[in-house]
Amino acid sequence: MGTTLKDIADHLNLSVSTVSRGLNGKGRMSKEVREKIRDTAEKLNYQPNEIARELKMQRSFTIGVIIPDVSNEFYSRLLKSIDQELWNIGYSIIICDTDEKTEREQHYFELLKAKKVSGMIISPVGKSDIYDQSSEEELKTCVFLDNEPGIQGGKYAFIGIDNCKAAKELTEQLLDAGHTEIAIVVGDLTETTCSERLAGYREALKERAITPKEEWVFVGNCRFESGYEAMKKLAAMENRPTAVLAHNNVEAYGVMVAAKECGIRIPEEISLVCFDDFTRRELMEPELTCIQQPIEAMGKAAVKCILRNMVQEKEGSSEKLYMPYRLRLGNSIKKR
Amino acid sequence: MGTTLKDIADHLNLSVSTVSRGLNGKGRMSKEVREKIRDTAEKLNYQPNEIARELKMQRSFTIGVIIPDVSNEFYSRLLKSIDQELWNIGYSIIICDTDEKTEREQHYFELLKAKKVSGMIISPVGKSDIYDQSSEEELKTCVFLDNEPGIQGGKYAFIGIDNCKAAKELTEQLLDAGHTEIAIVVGDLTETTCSERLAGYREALKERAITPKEEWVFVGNCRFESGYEAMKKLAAMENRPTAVLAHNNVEAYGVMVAAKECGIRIPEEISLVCFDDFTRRELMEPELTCIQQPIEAMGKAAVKCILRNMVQEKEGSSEKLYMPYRLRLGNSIKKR
DNA sequence: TTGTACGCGTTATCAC
DNA sequence: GTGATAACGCGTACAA
Repeated sequence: MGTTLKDIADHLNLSVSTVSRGLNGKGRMSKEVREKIRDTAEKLNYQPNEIARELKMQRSFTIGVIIPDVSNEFYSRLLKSIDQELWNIGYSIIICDTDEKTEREQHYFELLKAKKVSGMIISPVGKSDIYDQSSEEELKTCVFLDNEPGIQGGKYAFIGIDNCKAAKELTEQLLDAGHTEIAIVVGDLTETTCSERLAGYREALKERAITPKEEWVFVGNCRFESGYEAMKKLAAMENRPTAVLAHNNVEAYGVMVAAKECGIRIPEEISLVCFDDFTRRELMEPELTCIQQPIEAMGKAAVKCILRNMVQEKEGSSEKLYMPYRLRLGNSIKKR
Repeated sequence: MGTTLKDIADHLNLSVSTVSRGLNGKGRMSKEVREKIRDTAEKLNYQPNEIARELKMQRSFTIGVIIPDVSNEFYSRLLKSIDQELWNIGYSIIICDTDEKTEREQHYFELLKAKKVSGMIISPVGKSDIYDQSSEEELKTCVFLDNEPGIQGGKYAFIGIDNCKAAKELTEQLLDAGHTEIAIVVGDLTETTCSERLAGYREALKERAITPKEEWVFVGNCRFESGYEAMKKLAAMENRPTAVLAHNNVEAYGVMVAAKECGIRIPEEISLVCFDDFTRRELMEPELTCIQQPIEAMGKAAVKCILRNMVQEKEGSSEKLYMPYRLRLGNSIKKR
């Protein structure tokens, strides 16, 4: 394999410990010897074995990130901001893409624990019992993002937005424009993001004394197909709603593609709003009205939270942080 | 910290090695004892220390991925496909985002070596001498993706497309539509993707006896700003070209935004083509004509290549794999 | 079938 | 200043 401390030591007739100290700049020693150690280390192309160091030091300078789908811009931007923040303090990232599968999430959670990561940032895929038997000790350096995990007692850190309120505002945009027949496309309701957004939608309608038709509530997953299929079904209905609220940008995309295929124009024939801003939104036709989450700030806050809880000896702050979001107006709502 | 083998051993009055074998299913031993070991491991919530195991076994079941920008869809989709492939064989990923900086690339390369990853998939940011003093041994389990590294001798594995040929075809689309005044926006020419795409552009023009104006060749970086600024400059010119070729989707996006701000319509007033397909392309106005790289296949091929070279005792196959791409037609070219 | 002994590469605590 | 020595947690050849 590679060069080890022992190789250098043998080369110079020194002990391993001296070489170690020489390289790490610890203890006192003559400039000469230190130079000589550094030189031969260089010459022999020595690479410190990080694994041995981690074992000895009992920490890994690594953060695990568990997300449902890196190819979704929301998560890739989250990952980017986490990475930028961690780069500054010399930590690296093990990335785990669950592909929206609970089994994979569980597997990764165990794996990361086994790898002794310093902390985890987790965007759970649904309410599972994965984290339920975890000790407070283990949960201390975990932050949950976007979607809340199913944990009894609620002793965990969380960062996200007030989905219910946001969904309500989004719905009100449609109501204010004169829409009363509004469909909604959400993902699995075991996810708090989904159930809360649905709740916000219901609340907004209720306040205006509108009872939503249940066949206009489409519960699927958070993927393209959900939006696509929902719109296909809507297109086939006799009395179609005049607007749709999509749970995220991917589902909105599905709605748009299906609408295009069916020759239904947005917003002329059906209005569309959604969660999550995305790149090139302003170049799309139409430009979608959406809820923009503070992705970069969420990533940075997650890192900060973990670092805080890492150094803190006692129990971690199991705070829930609901960040401010923005309503971005486009031209995807037709006035009625 | 956590429970160790020793804790279980003490609990059962067994030796550490017996417990180890019991848990790993090695050697012969009575069902009873094995059961008992498993049970107490469960009871004590034992998590094997992966770091110790890695040190002992001298391998990490981890692949390092170094890319310039995860938030760019091209790379996040690449990452996703790599992840899917590695999941199947139980490997995990350390993700390193260089943010298009050579220093960071170098740092990560050293770090991953120190972490004794089983292999690396690297998309270099430019021609640097980072990899030049690496041994063949080290390079054996590395695959370079998209952009070629600056390595003397060329003994390394590479996966990408024939950028020169692709750029030529893309340019020819414009030429065939009657355009003769064509600008190009590329990134740093030390990157082979950039220099090759520029070469392809030049070649296509030369074949039709057209000499491109040098002020129409914009060399920047691969970011949004490059495209944006280039288009702003073009807008200010008296005799503006009738078409633009953008090096990638991000720069094309910059061009579009700038054009929109300047009230220049695409494709009516200026045509636009680019490299890299992206999500929602068909919903954009206009739909861009572009070169679509086989991203998923590239990711899978990279993993396959590393695995092959890992098991191979002798020197790795330093093959260069140029994969097929597709020209996707949109409506961003105006016939003249 | 089980235990002993050793080593993986590193750092830290002692002596000297 | 430097060098033994002992860990960190695990796997395995060898002995019992």
